[in-house]
Amino acid sequence: MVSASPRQLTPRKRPRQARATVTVDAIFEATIQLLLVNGPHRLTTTRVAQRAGVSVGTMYQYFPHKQALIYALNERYLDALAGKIELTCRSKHGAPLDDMVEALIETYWRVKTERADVTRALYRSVVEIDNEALIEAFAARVDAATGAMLASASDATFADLNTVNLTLVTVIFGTVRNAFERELTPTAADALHRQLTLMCRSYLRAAT
Amino acid sequence: MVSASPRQLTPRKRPRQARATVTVDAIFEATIQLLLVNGPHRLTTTRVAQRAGVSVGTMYQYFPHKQALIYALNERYLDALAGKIELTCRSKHGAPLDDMVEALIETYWRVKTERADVTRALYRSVVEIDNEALIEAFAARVDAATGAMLASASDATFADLNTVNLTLVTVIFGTVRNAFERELTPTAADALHRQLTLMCRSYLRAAT
DNA sequence: ACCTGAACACCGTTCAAGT
DNA sequence: ACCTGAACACCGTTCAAGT
Repeated sequence: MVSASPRQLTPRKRPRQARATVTVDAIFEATIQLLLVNGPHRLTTTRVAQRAGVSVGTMYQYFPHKQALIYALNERYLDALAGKIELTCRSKHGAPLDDMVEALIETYWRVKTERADVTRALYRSVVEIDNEALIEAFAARVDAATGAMLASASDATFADLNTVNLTLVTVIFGTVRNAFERELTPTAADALHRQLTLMCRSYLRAAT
Repeated sequence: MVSASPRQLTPRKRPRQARATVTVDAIFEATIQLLLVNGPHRLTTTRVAQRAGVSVGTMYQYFPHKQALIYALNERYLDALAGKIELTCRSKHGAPLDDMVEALIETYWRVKTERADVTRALYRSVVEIDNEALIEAFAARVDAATGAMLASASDATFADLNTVNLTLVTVIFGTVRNAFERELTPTAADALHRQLTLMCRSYLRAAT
């Protein structure tokens, strides 16, 4: 079995003194800034340290390697996001289903959108290549194929085919991708597959 | 406005002679092998060239830089995938909606699953850090929060809460992520948001 | 038209020395 | 307890020389 060498991804040590906390915060801030301005490809440890106003050696006291820095940055962000989702869920305790769904999607979407540049920078911080053009080309081909298919349906016509088509494709591809990232068991993946089909069907019935 | 420096991502030149085609294929094959065995982090140009049986210089005749190699590899894969989706769409021309949805999901899912190791290796080929643990921890928190919320619904009970919960979370998060990757216009994003809500609602009604 | 591989610049990481 | 920065190993990329 193949596995990446187990690397320590958590911080080497936690800041104990006030100035150390300042240092770590400065490093995080510098990293975010550099990601926003230069992109992940030009993010170097030297540049991060320089912008944070410390030496590289100091950085390596808190993060055993560059990956751990990016990891910690994403961890911070996801922590905050999870907290907000938990809050929303509690606030809708005992509410009707429709309210829950709306609130859940709304919260997630809002957090991602209110600082869309940071969201995108973090998505890309874990990415080596700029695959935007690739995705665009792929999406165009698929949209055309599925759009033509849907338009030809024997048992339905759509008021807004393009929107329905975009939704369907985005939901399916996004779901599958996420399913892969979570490394579900075959049983769970199978169940998800069936539910996804059920969901898309009931959606199309509602959108006709 | 910030933008990554525009780098040439397409191959420097196309192979014209037979031995050149062999070279390029060997490079692709070596890259896939190394990704599967060592992971993206230990994928170096020297190693790729060595395993492909050519010199680094040769590799750089066809790929202007390492990113272009990974890019081309993903492009190849997506080309094949798009082709299969197109085929499926044509085969369901004029069919009922339910058949279309089933075939579309089935095709996509099957292609991704039949060589799951390659799928995952390619997903990770574009990724710098091993964020599996991060995703797992985040997913666990969110699952717990949304699960408790759903269980408390005033107007519904679920036969299989866990499956419904997993489906809902995976669909929402995957869709949003995909929406971000596609860089939709605000209008399109807004429409998608509403459609996603509609979809999740009609799903929950069907799954109650 | 295609291939080679030593050479170069730069980046991640360390560690002996400092406050 | 925290910080420094020169030094080292290694990787991406080039280019003069070859078939």
